[in-house]
Amino acid sequence: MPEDLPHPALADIRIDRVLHALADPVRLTMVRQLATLPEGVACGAIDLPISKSTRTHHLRTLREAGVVTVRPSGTSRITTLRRADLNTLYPGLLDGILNAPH
Amino acid sequence: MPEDLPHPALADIRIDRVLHALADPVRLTMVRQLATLPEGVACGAIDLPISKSTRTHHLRTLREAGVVTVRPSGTSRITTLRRADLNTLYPGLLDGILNAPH
DNA sequence: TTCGTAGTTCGACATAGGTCGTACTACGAT
DNA sequence: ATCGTAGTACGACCTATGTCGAACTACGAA
Repeated sequence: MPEDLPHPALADIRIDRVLHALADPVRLTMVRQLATLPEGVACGAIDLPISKSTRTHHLRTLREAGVVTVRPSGTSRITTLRRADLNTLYPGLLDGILNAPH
Repeated sequence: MPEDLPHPALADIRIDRVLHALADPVRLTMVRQLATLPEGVACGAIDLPISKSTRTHHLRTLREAGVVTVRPSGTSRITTLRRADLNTLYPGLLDGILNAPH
């Protein structure tokens, strides 16, 4: 869609925010799905029983925390996990979470 | 103090709860301090500008999530990080958080 | 250009939860 | 037995935030 949305730079990512972003069950589910889709997905393609506006809300939280990247693509926005960045900042954290029993 | 407080068993610890417990700045600070004190500390000895009842509240949240153990000792209660348990369930997670810049 | 689709934004609502003070309980020391 | 200390329990308060629907915007297709 229109302009690119703001993302925090690596150095501006704060653990408080990341943990807060991951602490919500809906967002955690989103992150798990994203982890299986290295190419990213459109918001609407994420499988969750929530409204469009709630999706936007959660994706914004993830993006502003530095957990995901969102890039425009046609009429969609493709969301991707910032795997490499998170692994750089907090080695072990992401895998620790993704490997957790759910 | 009186009876032992309830702690979740290893198998009952849920990542949702753990992340939620760690997502609060006050609790994250507590956890960081606990990480430097393998023998544990009394609640009151934790260095934070919050009231007694707020301490109790946060320690309860951490305990119920499975992040810490609380055991009576005289008139105090000694709180300890459940390092081993967390490392077993979510290898890498705790270290990823503790090593994060703060 | 007209329409449909994908997402965002806004405002409203409800609930969760962080904070505190006060009252209470349990234990140890005197 | 009495007192002080450590911590819990309760209730009140207030903010944060998850949720939605409706209106709006941007892009592509026909």
